[in-house]
Amino acid sequence: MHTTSPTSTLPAKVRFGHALRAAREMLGMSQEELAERAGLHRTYIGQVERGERNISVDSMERLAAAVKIDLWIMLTPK
Amino acid sequence: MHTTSPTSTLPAKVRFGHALRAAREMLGMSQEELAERAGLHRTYIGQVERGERNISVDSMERLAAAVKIDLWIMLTPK
DNA sequence: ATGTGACTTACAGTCCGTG
DNA sequence: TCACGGACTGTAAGTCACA
Repeated sequence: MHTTSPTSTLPAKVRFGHALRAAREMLGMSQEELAERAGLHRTYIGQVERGERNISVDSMERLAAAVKIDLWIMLTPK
Repeated sequence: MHTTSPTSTLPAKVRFGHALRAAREMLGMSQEELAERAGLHRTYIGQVERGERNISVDSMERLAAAVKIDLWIMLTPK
């Protein structure tokens, strides 16, 4: 059945959200910790991870830095 | 010695702006034309190309689509 | 054909809480 | 620890007049 791979890429904000959550969990960080590191609000992180927010480049960049992954990598479609 | 390679990457919005302008010019398009294609305002495109605006993911995605380049590629540091 | 400053309105981003 | 909501505040979106 070949699980998934719907080449029809998901919206960038969704891909970013997934990558962010994955990276954060890999680092064993809580949303609150990440929020603090990135200088953003706790609740906002959650919404971004769920792909619910139309985040700005600057914020993406700060979050990417906080999880130590280059932004462009976080947006690369799997 | 390994000179240069100013890994000290410019802000993402600046990289995006440069990539957008390069792509647009490569396609021989005017800002006005691109604006029409992307459904955005002419002056806004200019501001984005100059890295003056903290653009959102959604807008970046639309612009990337208008110049037919994947967003993540446009953000890849040279 | 583009740059720029100024402007209004829509929504990014905060902060309080609850389960 | 996180999802989710409502009410707020700040700033991006989107437009314009003019250089």
